[in-house]
Amino acid sequence: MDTLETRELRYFTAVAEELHFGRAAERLGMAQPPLSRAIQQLERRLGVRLLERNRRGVRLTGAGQVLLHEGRAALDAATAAARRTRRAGGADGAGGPRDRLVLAVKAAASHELLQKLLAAYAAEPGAAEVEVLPSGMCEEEEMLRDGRADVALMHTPYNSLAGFDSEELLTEGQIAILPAGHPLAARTALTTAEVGDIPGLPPARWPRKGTYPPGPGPEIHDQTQLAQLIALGRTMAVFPDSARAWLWSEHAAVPLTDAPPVVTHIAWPAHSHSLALAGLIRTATRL
Amino acid sequence: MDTLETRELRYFTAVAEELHFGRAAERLGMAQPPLSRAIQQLERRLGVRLLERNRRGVRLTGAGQVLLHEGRAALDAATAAARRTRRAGGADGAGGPRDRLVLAVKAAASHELLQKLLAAYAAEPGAAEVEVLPSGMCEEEEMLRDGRADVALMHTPYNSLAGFDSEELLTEGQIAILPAGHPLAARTALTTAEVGDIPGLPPARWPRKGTYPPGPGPEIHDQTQLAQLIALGRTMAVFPDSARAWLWSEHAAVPLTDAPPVVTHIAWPAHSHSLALAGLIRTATRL
DNA sequence: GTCGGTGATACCTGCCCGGTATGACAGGGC
DNA sequence: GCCCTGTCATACCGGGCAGGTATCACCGAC
Repeated sequence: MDTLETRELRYFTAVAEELHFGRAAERLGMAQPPLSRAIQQLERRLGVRLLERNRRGVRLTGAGQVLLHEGRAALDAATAAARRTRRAGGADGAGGPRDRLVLAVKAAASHELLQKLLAAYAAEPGAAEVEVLPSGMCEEEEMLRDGRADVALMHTPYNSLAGFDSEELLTEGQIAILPAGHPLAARTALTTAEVGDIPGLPPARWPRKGTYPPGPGPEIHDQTQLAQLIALGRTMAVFPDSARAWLWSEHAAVPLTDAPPVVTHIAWPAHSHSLALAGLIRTATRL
Repeated sequence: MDTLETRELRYFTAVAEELHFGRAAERLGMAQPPLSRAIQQLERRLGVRLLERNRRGVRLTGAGQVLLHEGRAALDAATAAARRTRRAGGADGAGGPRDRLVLAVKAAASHELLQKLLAAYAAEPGAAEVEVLPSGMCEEEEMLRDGRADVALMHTPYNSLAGFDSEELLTEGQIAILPAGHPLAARTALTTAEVGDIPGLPPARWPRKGTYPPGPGPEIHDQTQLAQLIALGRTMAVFPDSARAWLWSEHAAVPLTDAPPVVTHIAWPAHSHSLALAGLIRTATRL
């Protein structure tokens, strides 16, 4: 009566994202008519109009926008439940509920911190096995929400900590990474305004949620590619100070005086309370 | 394949909570055999043993404990999606997604603050309609999670803010509320140790999640009942300072010197971003 | 031993989910 | 004006699966 079926949420989010019954049905691997009917039934069940069917395509109503957001959260929670339960499969009730942890971390970030953390935690008595899951540029939050990860290293202001518990680990400044030969590479300091629009050296762009922000710079897929393009003098990028660890000799790092500091946090879903996770967090805050 | 159906979650949580297939089936309004089969299918689908069936009852495995927690969260999210969508029913996409807010607040707490907040917000241009939902002693968190409320007034350390966004509104000390005639009522200050075990005046107990903590004091259902029992000299209670607003003449309030301060927050689900909610929060922080 | 209470199995039925075929309707091109 | 295209809705049908009833297998209590 008052709880939605996962199937209904899957169907609705597909239609709401595609704004097109045919494409949504294809994405769901089914035919269009039953999908139309399912959405109608959902609207009748909720007593609310979710979609505005105009002659050309579909538009979300206010209620539809709400359901899209809330439904995504609910679907994430449901898949998280499945993933975390599967992962807990081996462990029987003896100790804590879970004895294996998946830690999501940006491939290019916090390498030293991560090494120290893993080493220190592994030395703890009764430490769980930690699987390090390299994540894309900013998908740690999604990974925690949908259960692909149990805990993550996040970096404000790039990541948002909303909805998670977290502990602060490290604060660092930011640097501009430039080709070593570039005139600005000789400077001892720069401002964000100065590096934001260097003629002939557009800042690199990387995807957020699958789409690239607009701009002239090249589209980056991974950190090696970025390093190469900077070395070739084709682009530049702004990173936390710890990125110096992976710079090449063809790179130059110049501190940005007015960039906001980057704070590394360890973050986890607010409702989780496994012993293994608590141990990892304790270790992290003691570093 | 990797996302659980709400039906499966409903069934499993029922069994996991009852630890008894028959009672769980009755609670679900169905017969026991299909429930048994559904759980078996769920276990097969996840490839994980969830329940340890002994002769004489059922026990949760580690994976089962994980699924109980994660599943409750997922079910809450699903019912929240339904509730909030229904509530957004009237409003069409024009302005913000929602133009009606449900505010959960303990019946006995923060009365002045609440009045000021409602008055100030109602004076705002374009203010949404705010429905005040009186909540039980500590169920604000659950109400936010399952969508009965959109925003809540919470009081640390009684409430936990884990998983929500929040803003601090007010900090206050705590007082012991005693019968006016009691010897200790004449004191100008007390400690938690002193009031914790007054002979003949056991502290009142109220339910957390439906069950009462153990102890000698009377079980309280609402605030009026508590006031009455204190006035009759049968019990005492500890409350934030603002509780003075509803004291009777038969009551005495004595400050507790070493009790942790109570901080009132306005809190909301981290992922929500309606215009109406943002306005209410802005108003609250400006009080 | 028998009996009571547990969860599992066997079998059947009806619903509902999904597929195919088709309709209604609005634009766009010529 | 016409038809053609693309869209979502409707009509109808078949099969899978959820759920009910009856029963079994097992164990503990007395």
